[in-house]
Amino acid sequence: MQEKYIPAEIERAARTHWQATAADRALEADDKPKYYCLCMFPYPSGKLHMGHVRNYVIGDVLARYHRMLGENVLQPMGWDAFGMPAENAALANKASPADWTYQNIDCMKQQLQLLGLSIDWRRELTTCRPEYYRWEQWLFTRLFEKGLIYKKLGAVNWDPVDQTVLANEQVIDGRGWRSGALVEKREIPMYYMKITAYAEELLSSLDTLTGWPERVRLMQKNWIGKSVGVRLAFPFEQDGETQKLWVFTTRADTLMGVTFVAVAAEHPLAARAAENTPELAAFIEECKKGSVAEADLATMEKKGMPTGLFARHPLTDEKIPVWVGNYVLMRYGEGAVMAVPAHDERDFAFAQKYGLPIKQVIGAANETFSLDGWQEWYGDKSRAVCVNSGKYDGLAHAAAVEAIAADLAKLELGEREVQWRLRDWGISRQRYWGCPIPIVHCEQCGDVHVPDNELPVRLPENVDITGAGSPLAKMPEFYETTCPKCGKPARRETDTLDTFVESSWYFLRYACPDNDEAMLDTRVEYWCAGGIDQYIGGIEHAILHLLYARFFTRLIRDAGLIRLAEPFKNLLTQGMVVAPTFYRRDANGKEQWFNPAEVEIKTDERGRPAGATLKVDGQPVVIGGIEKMSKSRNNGIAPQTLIDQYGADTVRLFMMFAAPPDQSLEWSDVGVEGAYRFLRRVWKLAHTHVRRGVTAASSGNAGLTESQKDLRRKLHQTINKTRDDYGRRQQFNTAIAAVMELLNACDKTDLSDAAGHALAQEAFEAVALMLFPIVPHIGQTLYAELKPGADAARAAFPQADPDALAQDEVELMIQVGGKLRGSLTIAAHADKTAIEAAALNSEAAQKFMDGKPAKKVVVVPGRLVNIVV
RNA sequence: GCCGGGGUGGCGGAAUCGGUAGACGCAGCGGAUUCAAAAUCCGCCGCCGCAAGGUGUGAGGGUUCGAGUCCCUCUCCCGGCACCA
Repeated sequence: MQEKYIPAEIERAARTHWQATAADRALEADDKPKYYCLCMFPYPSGKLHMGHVRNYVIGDVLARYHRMLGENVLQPMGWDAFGMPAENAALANKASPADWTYQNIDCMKQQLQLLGLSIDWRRELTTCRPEYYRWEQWLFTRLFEKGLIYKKLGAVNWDPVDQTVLANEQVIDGRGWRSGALVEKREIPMYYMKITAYAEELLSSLDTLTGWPERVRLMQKNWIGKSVGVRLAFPFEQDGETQKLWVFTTRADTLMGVTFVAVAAEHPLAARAAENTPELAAFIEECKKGSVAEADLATMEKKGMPTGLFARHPLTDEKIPVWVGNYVLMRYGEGAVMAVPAHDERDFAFAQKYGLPIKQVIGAANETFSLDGWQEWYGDKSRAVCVNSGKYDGLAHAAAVEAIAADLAKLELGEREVQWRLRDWGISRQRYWGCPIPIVHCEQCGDVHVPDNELPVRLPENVDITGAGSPLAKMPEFYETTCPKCGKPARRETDTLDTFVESSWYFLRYACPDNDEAMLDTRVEYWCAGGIDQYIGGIEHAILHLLYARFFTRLIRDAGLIRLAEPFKNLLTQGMVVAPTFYRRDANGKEQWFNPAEVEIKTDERGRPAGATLKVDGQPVVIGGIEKMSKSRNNGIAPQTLIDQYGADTVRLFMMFAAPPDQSLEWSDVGVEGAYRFLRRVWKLAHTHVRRGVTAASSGNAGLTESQKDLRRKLHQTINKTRDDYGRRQQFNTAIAAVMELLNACDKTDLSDAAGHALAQEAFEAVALMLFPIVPHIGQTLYAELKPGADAARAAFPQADPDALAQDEVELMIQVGGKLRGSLTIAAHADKTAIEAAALNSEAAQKFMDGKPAKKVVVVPGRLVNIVV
């Protein structure tokens, strides 16, 4: 065995060994339980970043651990290869999106392989390849036939200068990112997927996802947003006829407090009222400015204008003014809301601003309403009964809703209704680098889907990207075609699919990426039975991607291809990788950002940071916040540099040690140094042992001294701890800390006799295997040195020996009045009475009880005794 | 704005079911080794205090024998908001 730890050498050798023994290959086999471990596939953006490394190392730790439990593990990898950055790169560098993407994939694949991930690369898939997207198009045609895909108008961000549709990301402060022009909302025809048809199922089966973080389930639940309420109508006269203005409300109990109705700017009633009112028409026009993003709509100033129209209250016949409000969303509910300023914060602000009346209808009989205290009334169910509401007075929320709904139903002015916040998924994109939509527009036959034998509709790869308009719409060789039904000249659809579509089913295709006859086959049933065993990815995907994937799995189930409904049995949402930022402000007040690698941090005599300077000029820089690693803040650290310097194991160890997987991880250069130091220490200790001579590991406590027994207990406690941390808790930082503690204990125990030597052998073998999932290269190498001929990649995870764990005495803490005052060592089997007596007799108790009698003694077995005086 | 999450030493974090706050590591300080340095090894290390002790988990309040953990109010930070992926 080499005396020195040389990562580059042992990592190369370990990778060669795994390749030669096909250690990562996943074959369908029934002799052991399967474990499908999946990480969210990357977008091939160029180089691997720290977020990728973190994601894939977490996945690899779990994959390797489960292999050591004797499971049949599949860990695949692929490329989410369609998307906007390829088009942006094409604009900037004149490279084709396809070339750019494929080059990035080559580069990132090479980097991934250096990390020592146990991936079955034979299953690699790339979504921009026709072999992949042809099946997406095939499924599209099935869904189109079923009516689960349909066409309607949808709002997009329109850049009037570049004459192009912008993504929300490309709208900055209401302006186009390239042109700087004020962005407008524009309605264009688009294809939609009927995800709302599955709303009920997507909501109710969230309860079955017990392997998901509670917060993700809650976010999905709120996103789907089922609300039970009442759809009710305010009648109004138009052209001599009685029309109905419908609204949806979950607070029908406040109906008697309505003082106005507000409609969206796009509401037909607003358009009609604007015909003779230029100011209103101008206001509606103004509402069209700005982006379509929900966050922008919700944070803008609430504005409104009266339409001059009046409707009648459905129960009192009172005249109710109709307003246009920029905060009313056309796409939710009826595009109109009833306003109850006394009991809704937003209505209240609006009423105050425009001097509209406020009428309290919820409260308690003996309390009076004041404008200052309205928040107290709103939502306080304990006091909330109807007041000032005629026959409904005294009714509580649910009863009032019931009574009012019943009365409205008799008048045919209302009915109970369920509303969803979830809306259908618009999948059309006016972009080039995406999966072509397999539809042909025929003047005679309408929208006709492309037949199976003409699939895939290939995306041309040599294309001219200009940044204005859709490139495919400028390529007659692409869009000129004939109708599959009547054979007459027709025009091919030039929009492409939302890239979320590719990532909604790729996890199924890993089971059979080589099948060119069918989208999926029986191998999916094997690998996905009961769901993918572990899915790992960023928390930022908690809603959209995961919801779409759940939706698609059901679509594919209902197409008869699989039986699965929920794709991901267990979900681990990983935190972000963040790093400090450093900048200087130039004369124009613009920040110039410096990479942490270029900056030197000064500390005071106690190690507190006290300023930073730029290495090249020694002049100070401003220390900014700790933010997600990004190009814009120049605070990214390239993983490759660190792998070159320290080896993959050090990078893996640091990433797993610095924070638990679901928390954000702060990058630290000196922390990496510490991880490297630990691996060197492990290597050195093992080397010293191996030089003394490998031997048979001890298998019991026979012949051990007391301190050696303590060490052996610690060893077996550590085995239990690491099993729990890898398996149940998925918290790897504490597993590493436990092994560090064990090594510290080994160092402090006299192992010079023969029994000690055997115990050292037992401990080092276990340490190599316990660390193997996290640092596989060094784990592989050390295990083979300790046990010549042994292969850690095929070894079982150590198991604790119950005899080693047994303990005669335990230490209990003594508290007096809840304050820690001392401790007590007592036989492990001592009962409560004995513990109580021993505690009362202890020096600590005597001293702090001050001669007063004990009022109460609380004994927590194995933990503490609290004496209350 | 709405939905979700978080705030613990100089720093990353630990405390798993309400029971020893600060495991483990980093930084720092002191020492050994060395011609010297690097590396390594040993010791100290929340804050106040000479000590006894007091105090301490974003702020304020509450429940409890006992609260970082549960409840209420507030505050700051982060993620998502349907065309970034």
